[in-house]
Amino acid sequence: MTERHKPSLPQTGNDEPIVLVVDDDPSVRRALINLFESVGLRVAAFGSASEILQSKPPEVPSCLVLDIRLPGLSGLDLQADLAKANIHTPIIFITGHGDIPMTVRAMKSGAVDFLTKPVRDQDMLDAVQAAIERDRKRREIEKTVSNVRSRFESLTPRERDVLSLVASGMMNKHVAAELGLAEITVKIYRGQIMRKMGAKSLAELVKMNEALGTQHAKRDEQT
Amino acid sequence: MTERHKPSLPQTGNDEPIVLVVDDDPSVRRALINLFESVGLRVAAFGSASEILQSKPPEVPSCLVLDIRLPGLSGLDLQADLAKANIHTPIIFITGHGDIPMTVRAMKSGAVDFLTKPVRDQDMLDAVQAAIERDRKRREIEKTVSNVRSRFESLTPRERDVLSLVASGMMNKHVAAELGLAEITVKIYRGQIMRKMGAKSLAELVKMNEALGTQHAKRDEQT
DNA sequence: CTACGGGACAAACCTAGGTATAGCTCGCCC
DNA sequence: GGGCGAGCTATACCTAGGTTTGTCCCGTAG
Repeated sequence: MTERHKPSLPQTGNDEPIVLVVDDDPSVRRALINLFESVGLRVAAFGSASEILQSKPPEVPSCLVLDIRLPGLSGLDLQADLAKANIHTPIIFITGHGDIPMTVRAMKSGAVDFLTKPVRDQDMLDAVQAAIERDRKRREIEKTVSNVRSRFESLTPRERDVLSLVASGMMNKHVAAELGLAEITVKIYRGQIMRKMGAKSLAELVKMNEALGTQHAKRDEQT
Repeated sequence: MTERHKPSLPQTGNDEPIVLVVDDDPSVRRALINLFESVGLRVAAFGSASEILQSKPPEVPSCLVLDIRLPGLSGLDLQADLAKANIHTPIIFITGHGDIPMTVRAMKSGAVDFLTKPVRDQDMLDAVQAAIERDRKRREIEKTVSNVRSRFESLTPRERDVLSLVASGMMNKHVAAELGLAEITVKIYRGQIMRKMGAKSLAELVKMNEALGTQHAKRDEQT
């Protein structure tokens, strides 16, 4: 299970997870790279927050291992910037001299873990595994939702009106009354909506519409 | 807005939020009680984990303010016990001598905040407000879901079979084929399901069924 | 034994959903 | 100015959904 099947060079085009390490201390970077590679994980290392912000976010399940204290932007600042940029790669912090308020802030902002130096290898590997798993799930959800969203965007304004009323359970005649239309018009829009959204039944359509609305409140459980 | 409209004795039967304080130091308890009462919050105070475990959980929005170090069960132990007992009252920890691993563990387990002594009054009040708000939302969701669940439990086994297939978008004739029934039988069960569940449309039924299935993965966002 | 609830089905009947074909106006882009 | 897409509607027709009434079998609780 922990066997290396290939030389595992970080080539593009596969979907092996990758760990992104940000630490200004080259010896720490080296140690983390060795640790992760020893269990067959791909790694990319950076010396500062700005370096990683310039690189494009990977499109495979990944996580960040961040030192709190970094030259320029701190780890916490980087976390905030990534959140603002709508990048949700899970973050594991490491610190030599952190305090509790810092920890709380990081965890409240969604960090997966906050480890103190000296970090035990197993703790780090456990945290990374949990983080990558979290990212995998997030990407899965994100993929299906963005699919639905792009279909939704192909709807005309009027079709969207009809969709929201139909998905709320109103009958065609009531939708028609609500929108000042003839019932037949609603039926036709409804058929177009089903086709454009790729829904094979009303139940599917309702679920898709829910997924669009639920976009705001989401987060996964811990442990 | 912060005005006291009544003498505010903790009578049962209203739905004013309440803060539950657990600290073994009477002077700290006193200070916290004063603080919370000064902004019109109801408070109940306890000296140990076992004391609060014996009292019945309040049925109004509430939160716990826990010292990490307690006689007997520690704050973290209490948190774990409450989780096991399926009691999800949000928790705010306070500590004089906490460390980072402790903080991480508490936050991972869902704590709202983790404050270090000396605690600034405003920080405590902010945390309590956030915690109570979280509990209020959780209770709201819990209320509607348990409503749906109790309706679901009034369904016969066969009706549940039909429900899950109907809610997945299958047509009556396909449901019938799947279950080895006549289409008319499915129609009749379907009508009974709609009545028992109190759904006025298929869309509502689908949403109810989703709510039942989503029971496991839930958590709300932070900040 | 009887009453009762769950499960299953049928005929008859009605309503809601959905498609095809066709036709209309309006604003916009080239 | 002609083509185009969005928006809107009508007629006709078909399928799916849903109720009512009535019937039957079975197991079990009283």
